[in-house]
Amino acid sequence: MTTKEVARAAGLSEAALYKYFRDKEELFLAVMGIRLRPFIGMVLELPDKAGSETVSERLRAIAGEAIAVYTDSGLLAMALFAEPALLARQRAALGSGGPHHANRMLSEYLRREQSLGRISAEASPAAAADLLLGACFQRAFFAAFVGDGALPQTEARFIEETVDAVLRTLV
Amino acid sequence: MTTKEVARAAGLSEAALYKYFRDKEELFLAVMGIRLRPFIGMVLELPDKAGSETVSERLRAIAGEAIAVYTDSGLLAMALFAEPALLARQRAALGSGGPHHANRMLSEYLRREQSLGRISAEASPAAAADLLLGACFQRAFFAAFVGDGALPQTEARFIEETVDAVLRTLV
Amino acid sequence: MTTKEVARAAGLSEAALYKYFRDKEELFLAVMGIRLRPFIGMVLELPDKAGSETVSERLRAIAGEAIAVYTDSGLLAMALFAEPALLARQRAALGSGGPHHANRMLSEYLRREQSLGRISAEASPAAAADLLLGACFQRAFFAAFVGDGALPQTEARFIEETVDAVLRTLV
Amino acid sequence: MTTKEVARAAGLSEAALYKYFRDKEELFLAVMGIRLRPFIGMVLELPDKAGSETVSERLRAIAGEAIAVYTDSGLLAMALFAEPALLARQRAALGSGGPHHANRMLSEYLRREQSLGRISAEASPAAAADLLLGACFQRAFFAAFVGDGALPQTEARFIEETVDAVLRTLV
DNA sequence: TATGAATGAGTCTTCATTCAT
DNA sequence: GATGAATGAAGACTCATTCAT
Repeated sequence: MTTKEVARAAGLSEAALYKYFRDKEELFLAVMGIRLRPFIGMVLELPDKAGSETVSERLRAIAGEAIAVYTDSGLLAMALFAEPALLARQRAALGSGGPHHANRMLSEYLRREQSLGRISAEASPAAAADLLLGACFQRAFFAAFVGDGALPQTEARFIEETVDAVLRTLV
Repeated sequence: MTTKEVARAAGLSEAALYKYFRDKEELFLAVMGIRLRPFIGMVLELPDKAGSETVSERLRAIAGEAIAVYTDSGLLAMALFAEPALLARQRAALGSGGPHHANRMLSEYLRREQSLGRISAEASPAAAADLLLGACFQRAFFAAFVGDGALPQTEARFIEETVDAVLRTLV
Repeated sequence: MTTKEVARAAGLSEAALYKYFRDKEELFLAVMGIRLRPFIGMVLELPDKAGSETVSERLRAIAGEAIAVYTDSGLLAMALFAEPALLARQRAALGSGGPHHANRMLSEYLRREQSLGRISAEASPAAAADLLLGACFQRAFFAAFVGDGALPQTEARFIEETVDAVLRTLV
Repeated sequence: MTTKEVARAAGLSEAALYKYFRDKEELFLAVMGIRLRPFIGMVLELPDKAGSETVSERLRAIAGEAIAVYTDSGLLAMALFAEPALLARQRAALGSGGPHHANRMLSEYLRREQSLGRISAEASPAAAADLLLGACFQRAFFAAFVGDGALPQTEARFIEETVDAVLRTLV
């Protein structure tokens, strides 16, 4: 992502970009913020949703959103690895709220469902959350890396099978 | 990764790099190849290991190696997203053998264990493979992104809990 | 000719050059075009000038312009021999219109003068054209190579004597 | 011409080149010297040949050699224009003996033929020499620039017609 | 507000040259 | 006598950024 490309995509001159953002980093973070906000909102509300809908429906919804956001922004975030200064500053700014926070929220949701007796008392909420979101994260990476079509399953089928497997963990 | 950094790290001049590698791309691929080869070897032999050792031990070993290789090379691969020309050429060169191949091999291993009756006939080998490797992949990303220490569990504990959860999928 | 030199001569940074020209080749060709255009124009109109002025005056004028343009651009063109890729592309792009085209036009002019009976029917227009322009071309080369002052004659005297000799060919 | 190319062509390592030549400049000049020596020899003997053979035969022979040497070494010399430091040093080293010396020798040969009454007393030996060698020089340049095949005449025919025209100057 | 024109710092890459072996 | 390994300097080109208008 170069400033020239961003400017062309925005229909602005490069100079105009600098009226809206101090530098490329600020612009980058703004874009990330916009793309992430809906998902973050959804994830933050997640624990309070325990008890409503079925767990299966809930996980399916989360998986879909996760793949979407990981595809959009996860890949942008990966590009951070090419600019270590930015990465370091991000790490610092994140504080406790890194991308693994989503896993924590999903884990907490599952813990509450456990309290409600809707899933097995022996299940591990944290592990289930890591498995589900991890699988979605990797799927987004694969799709970007080799192309959506090169993957063995459609996204819908992937979600269905993956959530079903996670549910087996929870019974 | 700039050629200057690579040169300094190698204790060479930039010019010397070009005696060993035609260009930066060749160097990059050579590094990737070296780092990936052991893991690729392990993964290719995996299906034939069905029946030996316990499934639990096998999965634990795979998880450990996967986290290691995803940490090393997965992150290098992510940097590819900052150089789209390289990414495109890699995608083309990969053919069927992309990074998702590991998931296929693990899935095949589990299918054979299923044939041997060592795991439930109702389990989904493909889903279990995606869950385990996905969780490892994401853990490697998190560790690189926020730092190893910021994660709630040690790697050993993560492997144990994650493999245990996957095994619940398989019984 | 390095981009740094061009930039300094133009009173610009190297980067600024690339706002005006895609690459060094485009810049090079633009310069050549500007320098050559007046001479090309003069040469293309030459055949239609048959019958007007004396042949001697006409040849003197052409010789003067030829030395000037060969000095300016011929030497630039010679520098092409140090960059074979550029040379090859130029060769291809030139099609029929290479630098020998000027010789053809001068030859055609003389042929028409021949039709008008102003020069001998036995003269060879093509040979006369090659002799005159060849002598001018080589003189430009010598002047650039050893310095103007090292040559035995002034340019004016060179033109006079050379044209006179060519005219002896034509009577 | 890079040192790597020279080394490969010579079947040597680049380092070995430096056992034989102090630097690239010395090598370049050695090559030029070897290629030019036979032509220089021929040209130096030229004045003493006045009276033997016909003038026509003599000029034809000179023209052939000139085209050959201009093709070989003239083009090498042109590449000098891309390396001004070398060019300047050459200019200085040349003293009186630059490439225009050949024209002087041919002129002197024609002057002697004039003394012998074998060509017209009114002819200009200097101009005739410049015309003939100039035409050969330019032909060599054209051949190198646009390719031998793109020129209207074969070399043999070019020599014949050009020498004939020069002879018309001399009667 | 928006931009055209400009640039310093840096990128990958190649070159002529050196020297220990 | 020959070379493999190495490099400082330079080359073309790109990037994020500034500023007068």
